[in-house]
Amino acid sequence: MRVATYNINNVVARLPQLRAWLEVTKPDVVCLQELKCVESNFPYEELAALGYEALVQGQKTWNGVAILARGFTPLEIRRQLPGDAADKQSRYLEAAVNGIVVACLYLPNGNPWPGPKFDYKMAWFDRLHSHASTLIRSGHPVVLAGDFNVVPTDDDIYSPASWKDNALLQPEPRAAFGKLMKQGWTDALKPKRGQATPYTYWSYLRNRWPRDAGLRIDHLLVSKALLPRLVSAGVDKAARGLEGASDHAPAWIELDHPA
DNA sequence: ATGCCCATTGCAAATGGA
Repeated sequence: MRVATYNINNVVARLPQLRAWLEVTKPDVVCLQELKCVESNFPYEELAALGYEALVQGQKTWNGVAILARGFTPLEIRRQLPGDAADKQSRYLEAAVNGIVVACLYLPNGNPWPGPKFDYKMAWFDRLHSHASTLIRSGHPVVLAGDFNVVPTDDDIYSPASWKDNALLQPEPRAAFGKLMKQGWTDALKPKRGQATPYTYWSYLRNRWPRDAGLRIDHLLVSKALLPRLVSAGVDKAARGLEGASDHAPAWIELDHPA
């Protein structure tokens, strides 16, 4: 079973690229971020034609997340990250799919740093930490998948110096990511010793895709209960090279059947 | 210090994301 995460950066404008990727790689579960559309504009029918059922938490113009499943119906668990009823941004969606808890998240970018948007990012991170703790302690097989908007270490970016004042590299979000990892999650895409970093995002600016000037900010965090089933992980770089592509590439994990 | 890209808004060039 393949679980993927893809910041599609406007699901309506980029439906052709999404469709092309789904047809080639055929993931079983897909977490989408940055839909940038309300639920009534979501392309349910076009994705159903490819065999996918969708659970959608939309929002006009910004944010928006969805969970797609092929051959399974995603069973809704929650549509908001707990901890702040006043937060109306669509950045979290959680569902059970084929016995796995799938959490699709779009952590706030936090730029410009410092400022109120950065403060919102850190507050959101706190809420994620609390809820993720509940999830991992439940003992259920869980994957936290999405755009975390955090470059975990200097090895996860082509040039840390070029982004030193960016919210994605600040010590605070890096520490928050590290604190989250200490709950016992496994960063499935973290490169092993000597392996190249699998970037997942290349800004549209400054010719960064052709130069492979990338960042690793989309993550799949696997719970202890799910870890024995983790077979492999990777990034579908080809999707980033398509005409009119999102600035992110899809990342995925392959899971074995339960023992 | 700024623009570089991209889609949207609203129908031109400004806005704002990241």
